[in-house]
Amino acid sequence: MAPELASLPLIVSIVGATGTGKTALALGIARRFEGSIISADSMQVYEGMDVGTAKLSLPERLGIPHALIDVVSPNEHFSVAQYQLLALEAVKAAIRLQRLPILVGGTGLYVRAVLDGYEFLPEKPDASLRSQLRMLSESELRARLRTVDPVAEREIASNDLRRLERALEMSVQSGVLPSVLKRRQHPVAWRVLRIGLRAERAELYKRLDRRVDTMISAGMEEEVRRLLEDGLNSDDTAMQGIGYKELSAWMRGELGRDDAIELWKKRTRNYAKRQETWFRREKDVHWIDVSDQTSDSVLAQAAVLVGSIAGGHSR
RNA sequence: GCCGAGAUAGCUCAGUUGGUAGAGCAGGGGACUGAAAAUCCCCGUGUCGACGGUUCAAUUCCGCCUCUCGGCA
Repeated sequence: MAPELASLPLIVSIVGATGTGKTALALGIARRFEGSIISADSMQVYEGMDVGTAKLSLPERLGIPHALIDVVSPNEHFSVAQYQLLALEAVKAAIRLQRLPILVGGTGLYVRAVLDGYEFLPEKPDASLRSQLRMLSESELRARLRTVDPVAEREIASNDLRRLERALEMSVQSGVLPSVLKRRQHPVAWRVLRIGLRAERAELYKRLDRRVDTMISAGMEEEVRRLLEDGLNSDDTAMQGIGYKELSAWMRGELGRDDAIELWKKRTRNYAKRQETWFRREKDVHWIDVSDQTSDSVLAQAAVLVGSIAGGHSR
């Protein structure tokens, strides 16, 4: 390793599907290497959503700084761009305190926004523009986008109205073409150690089913009920959380309790599969298979990786 | 025990007027730059319940058997 590279601060990134033990591993590494945890989870940012997002309790977090957890209330809007801003600050703060930044979470886009230095436009999303665009048919949206940015238009799959709308919004708001902006990245000034946790599919699905049952006994129903009482609507982003939308549908009488739980489990599995697809593509990931392994042995393996390049951080 | 109805993909079922079959769901693969736990794209061979018969050809028609679900006893 070149000396100038070795002198860059290290950041550890832990990725993997939900339920593979990322959180526990991050905590273990943080304890061992004086780390700070920066969550990369699109649902843990919401206050009051604890059980269903498998947040660590405050006593469990004791002694380890945690960032990007409980940063907005559930009825607020949140986005990758806001996430990136806050996460970058948190990473810098950790480095300033000479703590090892550990970026951990299952939201692939958030991880990539930080580690790959995505560039976002200064303009904020425009709700009224979006609702205007929503009136248009797909072919109208495509025709409009094609005139300004044919490259972007071609890259969007059929029926993907959300991406068509967003690309048009960008082209209206800014002089930068969406297809050009998409390729702009700022190199980050850190060495990145990427650790990925995975489990055999059947094993993972079994774990996830069990985890849902655990969440129910841990008070998920009361949590959802409280959020609804506090005025959370089904169109709030937070209500897209898996488990939350199914249980609130049950509470609204739209489906039976057992069906809601089954659906919650099913969507958890589907989500885990999408995460695997995303992270599988990530480069330079040191994968650890957690099937048939205790969290201690996973931690031991990961600690070897971190220790081998962390240098001054290990004790 | 008798009378119906059924037995086809992991599940629910459609279909073939006889030329070896297709949907939804499940599942698998992929994409992903301001909603991302979101959103979107692609992927369907299975002894057509068993055994016999008719036929050039049976999952389809006939017989018999097994099982399931109704109803009657």
